[in-house]
Amino acid sequence: MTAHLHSHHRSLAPLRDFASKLFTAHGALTPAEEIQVNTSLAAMETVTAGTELFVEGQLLNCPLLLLEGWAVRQRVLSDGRRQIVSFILPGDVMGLCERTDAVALCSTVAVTDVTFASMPVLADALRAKSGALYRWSREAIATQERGLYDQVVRLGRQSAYERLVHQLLDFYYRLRGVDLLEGHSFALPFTQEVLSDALGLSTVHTNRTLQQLRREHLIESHGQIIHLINLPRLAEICDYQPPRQVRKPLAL
Amino acid sequence: MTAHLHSHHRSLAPLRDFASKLFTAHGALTPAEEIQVNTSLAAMETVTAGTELFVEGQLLNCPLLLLEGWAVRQRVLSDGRRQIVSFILPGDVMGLCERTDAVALCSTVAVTDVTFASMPVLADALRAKSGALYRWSREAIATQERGLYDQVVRLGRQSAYERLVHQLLDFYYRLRGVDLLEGHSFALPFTQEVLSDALGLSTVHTNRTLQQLRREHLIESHGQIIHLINLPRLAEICDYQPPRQVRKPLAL
DNA sequence: CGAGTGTTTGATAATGTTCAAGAAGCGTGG
DNA sequence: CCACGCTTCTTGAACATTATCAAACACTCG
Repeated sequence: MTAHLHSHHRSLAPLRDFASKLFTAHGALTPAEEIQVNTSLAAMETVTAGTELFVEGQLLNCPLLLLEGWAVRQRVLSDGRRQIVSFILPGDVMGLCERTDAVALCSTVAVTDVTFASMPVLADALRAKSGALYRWSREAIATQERGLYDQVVRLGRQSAYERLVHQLLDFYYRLRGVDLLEGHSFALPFTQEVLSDALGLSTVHTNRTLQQLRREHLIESHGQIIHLINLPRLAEICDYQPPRQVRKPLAL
Repeated sequence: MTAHLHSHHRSLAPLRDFASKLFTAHGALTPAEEIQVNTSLAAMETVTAGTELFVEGQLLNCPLLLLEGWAVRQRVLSDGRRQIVSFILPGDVMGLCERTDAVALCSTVAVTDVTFASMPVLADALRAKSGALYRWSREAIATQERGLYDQVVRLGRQSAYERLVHQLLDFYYRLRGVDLLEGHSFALPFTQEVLSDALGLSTVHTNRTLQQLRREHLIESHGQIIHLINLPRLAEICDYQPPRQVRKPLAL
């Protein structure tokens, strides 16, 4: 779990565009913000899968914007069992908290190679209490918190089958929100063990439940690509509430 | 689930003392704060078990301080299954959030008759970013968030036995923190169904797991009173980390 | 091709649920 | 004080779900 830093990036320009589009849905940035965002993006970094981005207990002094790849927030029990608390997808921010001097409540680990940018301007915006970046940060945090509640309900009161479907729909709508779907498909860029540790299941059972969904023609999968075939039926199965749409750019 | 309001209170003075002691652990209040707290406490209300204090989706515009009784934060699935997300104990605050215009992410329901006071000064303090009340509010929110992560780990990766023990220890240390223990004992003032809905178990299994703990002489119970007999052993069973002590009054 | 990792399969066991019924506790009204 | 009705707790038996173990298979990469 050591950090491998690469100073080169695969594809700078697309990721810059990706990041810019994220924020502008909440309105225009100020020129100063624009500069800070661009400076931050210019310093983006890529690390390999397994890198620990935040250690549980560490001070959260600088938020990171995930640009590419997936990460998880997790806790590990003393006997080695792992529970993944939430997934971090491209466009999500890590280590952003309203409280100053807040401390990470679980560790954050890259499950693929990930590219991210350190974005102090998001922490500033959160404290400024106004502007597009503020609204974006606010919503990002609220969404993460809502995700935690969803996770509690999944784990506490849903069957393996329901949990899996709910988690897949969560991925689907989050990726759609940042325009990373390909049709109704997306990649799960990690092993079934990761998924199992998020759903509180054994890998064997996760595997069998996935097979059941395939047999029932509710999903298709080719390698890591998942295709959700019958969204209304899937949502019904697990009592999933699709998130309301992100508001279009507001006039300032 | 209708709200029954009583304008009379059982025991005003002890509850005022209880509330005052809560805050002073974080330093002296300003005279203005003191007045606001006292005004709020003078207007405390009591409602019966079953009253919904916050509805999921409602605007969180005024925090409530729970003075007596227990409440839960819960979500209900469309088929009626309920998951309790967290417990609210005396001394906890409800509906306090750093974000302005935040919305309740689950509903809050009294599981006993509860007495609470509406405390706008806590929301003010949180925005003021300094002072004893600010530090108290900050910590209250951080503690609640930590509790959510604990809940995810319990539900996702612990057995029924471990979950139950972990939850009991959580109650123990939280009640100890507000000086509501009687020796090593405390009351669980609700049915086993409530406990089951928090732990993600059937009531039958919760019942049997409690019996097992009694047989193993790890707990004793008389009615709703629970006595934890072997704290170190209990903590070991469920990998429980006792919270660090609340800091003693700070010099300003 | 061979090693390593991840996925799939089968058999078996453990864990937890459901259903149904009886016992115990508790408040209410006679 | 007792009888009644209600809720909660407890018990047993059958069942369902999920975990564990072990092995086979598949895929990727050097």
